[in-house]
Amino acid sequence: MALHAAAKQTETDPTEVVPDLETLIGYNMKRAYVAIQKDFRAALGEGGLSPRTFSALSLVVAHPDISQSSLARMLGIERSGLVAIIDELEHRKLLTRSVMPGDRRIQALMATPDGRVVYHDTLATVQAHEDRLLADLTAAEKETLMQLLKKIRLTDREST
Amino acid sequence: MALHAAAKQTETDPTEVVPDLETLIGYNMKRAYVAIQKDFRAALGEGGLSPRTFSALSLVVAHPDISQSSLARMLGIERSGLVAIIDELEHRKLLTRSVMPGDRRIQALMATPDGRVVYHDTLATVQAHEDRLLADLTAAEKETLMQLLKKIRLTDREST
DNA sequence: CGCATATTGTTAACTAGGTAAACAGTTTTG
DNA sequence: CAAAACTGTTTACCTAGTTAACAATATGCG
Repeated sequence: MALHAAAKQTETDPTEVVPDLETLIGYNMKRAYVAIQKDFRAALGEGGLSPRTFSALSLVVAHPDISQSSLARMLGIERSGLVAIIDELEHRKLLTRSVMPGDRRIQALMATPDGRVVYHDTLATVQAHEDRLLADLTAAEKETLMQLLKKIRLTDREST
Repeated sequence: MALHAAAKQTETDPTEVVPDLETLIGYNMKRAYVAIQKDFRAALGEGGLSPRTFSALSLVVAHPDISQSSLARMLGIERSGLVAIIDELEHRKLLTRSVMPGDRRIQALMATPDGRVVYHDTLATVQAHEDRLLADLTAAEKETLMQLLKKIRLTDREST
């Protein structure tokens, strides 16, 4: 625990010897996350999908006939919170709910052809904006960042 | 309709032919950010400071006699949103508001001795938990991650 | 000086994105 | 069959912000 070293007198000394926020991964992660999310919304404009709605659509495209409960688990949110998201996607005619034959509790989710098109277009748009936002990073740096982020995500033992 | 076969393919195929969420920095950033934030709250327990309250306290410790407006700008939030945060810190007796001589509009913020102690203790606690959460990363990887995150943050041209 | 304009802290109303609890319909299990 | 569990849903609530308005105060300028 050499980390908690110099706690110097900060009363009138503005020279910032104090260990501060900037040394925390969490703080820098939040700043970066906010910047990227802002970019995402700017990329999709006024009537565009929100990040969470896009994530949901993406998973429905990748997993046809998925149930809302499974989808909620994948997204890491409660299934009650997913209802509004699916309502929105259904209203935009990007997916359909249909009763699962064999288990009438389940509403199987399926992306419409429109939904698949919107998904691919949106993904391309977001990727283009991310590339612009991250223009200061080399391809190798982006790859490194991606792998480090995935490593952190894996250490989150709660999210099934 | 003709895509039935293709749809069925992705159903059980984990090889991910479809470009997906995982290729987006933003998605992986969010997952990592959520994991770290959860860890932060767990580290500080039930009655602990929230991330934003800790950030505010940190900046007040580093910048004695700062005004609420300047602090809000540093935090990247509206000054109206800062009022509740400062209220909480004042109630916990971790800082004081005092009228700035020379400009009676300004409430100069100053951390109390208690506030400085709580700040340093909290920082140490959070750092320890981050170290545990990020145990899979080497020191070099953590340093790299930090620098890449700061690079992204810098590209956020709006926050002034 | 006087007056328009700007700034500060604050409140109020609103939004986004969730959680937790309860519920009816529908399996599943003992 | 009865009890337990699961699914989608509604309802009430929470957190962390935003925007708009406001009074008090400060500043620029003719």
